[in-house]
Amino acid sequence: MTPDENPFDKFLQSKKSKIFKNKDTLLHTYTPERLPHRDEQINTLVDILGVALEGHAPKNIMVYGMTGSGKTVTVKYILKKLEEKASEIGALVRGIYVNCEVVDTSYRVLQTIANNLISEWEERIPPTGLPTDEVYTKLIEILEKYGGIVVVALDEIDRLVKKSGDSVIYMLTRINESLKHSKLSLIGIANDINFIDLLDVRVRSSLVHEKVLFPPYNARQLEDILRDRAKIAFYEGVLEPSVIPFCAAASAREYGDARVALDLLRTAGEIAERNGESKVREGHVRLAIKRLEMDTVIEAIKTLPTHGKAVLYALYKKTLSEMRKGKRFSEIETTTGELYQEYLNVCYFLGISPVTQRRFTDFVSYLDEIGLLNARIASRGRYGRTKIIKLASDISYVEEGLKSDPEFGSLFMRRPVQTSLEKYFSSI
DNA sequence: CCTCCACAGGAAGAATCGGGCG
DNA sequence: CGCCCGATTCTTCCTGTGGAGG
Ligand SMILES: Nc1ncnc2c1ncn2[C@@H]1O[C@H](COP(=O)(O)OP(=O)(O)O)[C@@H](O)[C@H]1O
Repeated sequence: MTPDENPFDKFLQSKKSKIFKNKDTLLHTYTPERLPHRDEQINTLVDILGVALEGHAPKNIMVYGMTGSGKTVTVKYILKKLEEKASEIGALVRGIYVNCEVVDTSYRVLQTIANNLISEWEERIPPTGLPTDEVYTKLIEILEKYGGIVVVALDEIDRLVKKSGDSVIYMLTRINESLKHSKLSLIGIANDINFIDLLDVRVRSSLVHEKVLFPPYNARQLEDILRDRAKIAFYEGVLEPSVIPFCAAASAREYGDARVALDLLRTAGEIAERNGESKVREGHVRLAIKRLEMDTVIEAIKTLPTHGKAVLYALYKKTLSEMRKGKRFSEIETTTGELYQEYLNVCYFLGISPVTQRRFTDFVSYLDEIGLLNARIASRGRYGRTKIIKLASDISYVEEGLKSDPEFGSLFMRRPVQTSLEKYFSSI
C-alpha cells in the first residue's frame, strides 16, 4: 500500500450509493428552490406580505390544507425570500417559523419568538421559571428594541389551540397595540378547516384577515414535484420511466400527499439499493407501498391505549383462528357481541379489568376511524342490529405491531419448552 | 301487520388522570 | 413536593331502530 492511499477510502467507496446522488433532498427537512403548482398561493402570500418591505404590518393570514399539501415548505420558502429581499433593500423584516407541535404551550411560543430576536445568549429567556405574562412583557420590550416588522408563522396552530387554548393567539393579535416602533403579523397554518370554530370570536376576526387554501395535489402535479426532486436526489437514469408516475398515482389515490409521494420514492430507492440493483423499478415501488403501509399500521398501534390494543388483539385472534379453519381473510367478519366475548378473554389472560360493552363499542368506532378495522352497521332482522367488524389491513402488519408492544408481545411467545436439564433441576 | 332481537349511541354522572400553582 | 381542579375516561341507564319471523 502506498503512503498516500488511506485504507478507509476503500471503505467509503464501498458505502457510496450507486442509486442516490443526494438522498437527504427527499427528506421533509429539505426545502427545494422551486415549488411547482404553488404559484397561486405564493403570489397571494407575496401580495399580502409585501407591505412589510414598506414598513407596514401585513394582515394576519390563515393557511389551510391537508397534510402534505405543501403548507410548511411554502411558508418557510416565503419567509426566507421575504427576509432576503428585506436585507437587500435595507428594510427591517424578520420571519420566524414556530412549529406548534413541538412548541405547544403559550409560554414556549412567546419564549421561542422572543429568543429568535435575541442575539445575546445571556439575555435569552429560560425554557421555564417565569410567569407567562412576564414573558409577554419581555417580548414587547424585545420587539420594541428590534424596531421592525416581525412575521410569525405558527405551524399546526390547531394543535396549539386544542392543547393550550387560544390565549396566546389573543395576546399576539393584540400585541401591536402595545408597540410603537415595530409590528408583528401572524401566519396561522392549520390542517383542519373547522379549526376556526374552536376560536373565540374576537380572536377569529383578527386572526383570519386573509385566507390561503392549499388544495391536495393531483397525480400530474405530484409527478412534477417528484421529477424535480428526483433530478437532484438520484443519479441520472437509475429511475425506470414508470417509477415516478406510479409513485404519483399511488399517493394521489389516497390524499394527494406530497410527503407520502416523496417517502414512497425514497423507500423504493432504498429497497433497490439494498437488493444491490442498479435501477429502481416499479416492483420496488410496490414493495415500498407495502412497507409504508406496514409502518403506518405499526405506528398507529403504538399510540393506541391498552384497551384499544386489547380490542384489536381480540379481533386479530378471531381472524387468525378463522384462517386456520381455512376461511379466506377477506371473508372473515365478526359482530360486536362476539368480539366483546373474545375481548373479555383477552383481558382475562392479560390480567386487566375489561371495560363495559358500551365503552367497548367506542373503541371499535375509534379503531374504525383510524382505519385499523372496518365496521358497518347491519340489521339482521330477527337476529338484531349489530356492527359487522373485520380487520382493515394485512393481518401480518397487525401481528407485527402487537408483537412489538411490551404488554402484548408476550402473548405471542410460545410457552418455553422445558429442557431436560431444567426437568432434572425441578425434580430434585 | 306487529314483535322483539341485539345491539347503536345519547345523556348524565362517577371515577380517574394530569398539569399548573403555591 | 403535594394539592386541587378541570379534563378525560368510563359506567350506568337509557331510548331508538331495521327487518326476519310469526
Ligand atoms: N409544490 C411542492 N414542490 C416541491 N416539494 C413539495 C411541494 N409541496 C410539498 N412538497 C414536499 O412535500 C413534503 C410535505 O410538505 P409540507 O409542506 O410539510 O406539507 P404540510 O405542511 O402541508 O403538511 C415536504 O417534504 C415538501 O418538501
